[in-house]
Amino acid sequence: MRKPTIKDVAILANVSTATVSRVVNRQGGIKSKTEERVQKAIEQLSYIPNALARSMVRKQTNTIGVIIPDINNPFFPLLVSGIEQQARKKGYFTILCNSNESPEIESELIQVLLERSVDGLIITTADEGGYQLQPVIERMIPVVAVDRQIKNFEVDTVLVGNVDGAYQATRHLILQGHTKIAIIRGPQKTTPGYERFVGFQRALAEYNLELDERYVMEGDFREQSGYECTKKLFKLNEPPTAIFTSNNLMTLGCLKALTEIGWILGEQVGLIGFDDLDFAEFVNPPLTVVSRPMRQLGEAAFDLLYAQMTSQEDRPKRHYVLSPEIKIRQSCSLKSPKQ
Amino acid sequence: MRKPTIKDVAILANVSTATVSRVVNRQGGIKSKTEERVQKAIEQLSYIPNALARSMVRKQTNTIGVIIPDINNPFFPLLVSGIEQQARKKGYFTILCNSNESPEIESELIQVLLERSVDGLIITTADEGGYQLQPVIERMIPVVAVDRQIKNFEVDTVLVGNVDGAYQATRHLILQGHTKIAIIRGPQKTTPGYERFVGFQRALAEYNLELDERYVMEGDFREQSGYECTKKLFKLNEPPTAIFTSNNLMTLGCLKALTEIGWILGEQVGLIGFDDLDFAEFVNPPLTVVSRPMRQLGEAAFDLLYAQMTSQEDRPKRHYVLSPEIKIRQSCSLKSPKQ
DNA sequence: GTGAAAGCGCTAACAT
DNA sequence: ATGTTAGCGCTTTCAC
Repeated sequence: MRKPTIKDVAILANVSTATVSRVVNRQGGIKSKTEERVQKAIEQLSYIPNALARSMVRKQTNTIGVIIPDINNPFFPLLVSGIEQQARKKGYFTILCNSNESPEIESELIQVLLERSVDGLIITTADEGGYQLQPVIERMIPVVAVDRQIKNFEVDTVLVGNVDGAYQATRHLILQGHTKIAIIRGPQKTTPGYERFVGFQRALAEYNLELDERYVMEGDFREQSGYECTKKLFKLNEPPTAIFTSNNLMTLGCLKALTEIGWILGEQVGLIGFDDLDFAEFVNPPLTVVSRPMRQLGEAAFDLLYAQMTSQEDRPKRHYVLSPEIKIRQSCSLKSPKQ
Repeated sequence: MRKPTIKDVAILANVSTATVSRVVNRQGGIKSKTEERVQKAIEQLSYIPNALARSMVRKQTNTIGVIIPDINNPFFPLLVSGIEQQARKKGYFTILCNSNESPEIESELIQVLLERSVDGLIITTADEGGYQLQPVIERMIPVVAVDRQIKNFEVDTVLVGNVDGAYQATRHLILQGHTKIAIIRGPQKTTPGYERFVGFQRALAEYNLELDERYVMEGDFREQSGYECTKKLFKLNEPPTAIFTSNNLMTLGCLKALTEIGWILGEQVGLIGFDDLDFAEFVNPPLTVVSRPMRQLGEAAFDLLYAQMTSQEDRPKRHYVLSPEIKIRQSCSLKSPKQ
């Protein structure tokens, strides 16, 4: 019960293996009578070509590797869908790997993908330093960094504007009449944490609002920290009338805190979050958020990768920055706003 | 700038390729002096073994394929994490594929995975008939079906008890004092839709409650249907005091409807949903749900697969059914329940 | 302990 | 239009 090989097909169809190969790969130049015979043999044996063998001689696998840091964060699946769909169109197969935010696992995965000879790699790294990409770069395997930058190598990159998004969010709050605006920012040593804070400050500056230190809270991008920062904000003598949370988990934590302490969303306090939440519409009142086009991010990433994989010369590296979009729902304007 | 091969290493270390192979594969029986030389050559060239070539000879890839129907449904990533983690422990690499609930894509994916010679397949199928698995079965590639059964072939299967979960949910409602209990069930021709209804009926019967036809609504597992069914329930002359929704999306729809029509959760109506929601705790009052241990499901699936992959004989096929767990929060007891 | 060589299944010259 | 064959990079007997 050995798997049938091209040879078995050849013998059954009474042709050479080369002919079978030509039929399988639709290269044409085969008498239709012969082709028919071959096709029949293929069916009869339920022959499935061995991609490993093919890849060995062709020196390409038509496979790309995708490494994401957290498959349980709802953004990444969206990103992956975008990549996969685009890849499928061009006949590429996607191997998805999850590093779990662990640089060690990420390095291993890179090794394994390299061993498996992927034609290209799309990565949202767990370690922006990027030295783990050394072997990839060395072998001149096309890479594109998505959503997070690689610092020490020059690679194609596609990001969503953090500064821009935070700026828009904050401006929206300002335009709704808020002046006492708080931010729950992320760790300032991370790029997104830092950049989103920059956008926040920029908007305030532009509208001549002063940055009130009391209104600047720093979380760690996790739910619990959003929860705690919100409570602290509430305890202030003069609490803010609006909060900008720097990521989805902290928004969630903030929401929990609001509910718990009875700080009424949309009446006593406005809220805008960075990154959408699947239940944002369901919150009462529906939550306004900065939404990142993850799917398009994925599409763009693959397109970039594809360009690299198919061009011979060394293309100059590109950096794309997509614009986030603000989804205005109802959590920012207060029913009875303090002016 | 060709990729270095085992031959390059052999030449540089002044040994045969066989020796290099032995070193790479840690087979021992090499003089440590020699081994050192080889290791140095490997580093110097940054040699990475070619898994394709190895797999060709060994006739195994140490790779398993995983096909899930919807990467954007939060359950599946959890399932995948379970599989991956377990696989990693045993030295297997996971290729994750997303069929998008399309039987056609699923068939293609199976073909592609077969071409790539995966050692085993774990699948949550988009087509319970299962004929698409024919080629897999034929080649005696180990398969395990997870979360959804395969009808026309006998394969290892691991599921979560639908009847059991629905039964527990309903019983919980009954024990909270509810007698007028509605169900928003799924399509009765789908296994989960049907089984969850069975569990519902069983609980009623056991507590001598009659099934009131007016309280049986049928949705299609999508949000909108949960929304609509809830509204219908509300319009009844004698609305139920509790609702059991048969899946997460319909729970979400139900929740939206409740909010919209002002049917107050936890006061006027109790709710228990099948499947957890990431924001269930955040709902006011927090939502009680039937939760499926997706992660364990994944672990069990891989264990089963592993057993098949490593045993020589044809093992009898197994069916595991894991128990769901009911996460009691606060949406089922009414503050002022009508008795 | 180490090497020589066959061969995994396929493709792509090169022949015919 | 089709066949012959070298060789992709590796592992694994079988020798020595």
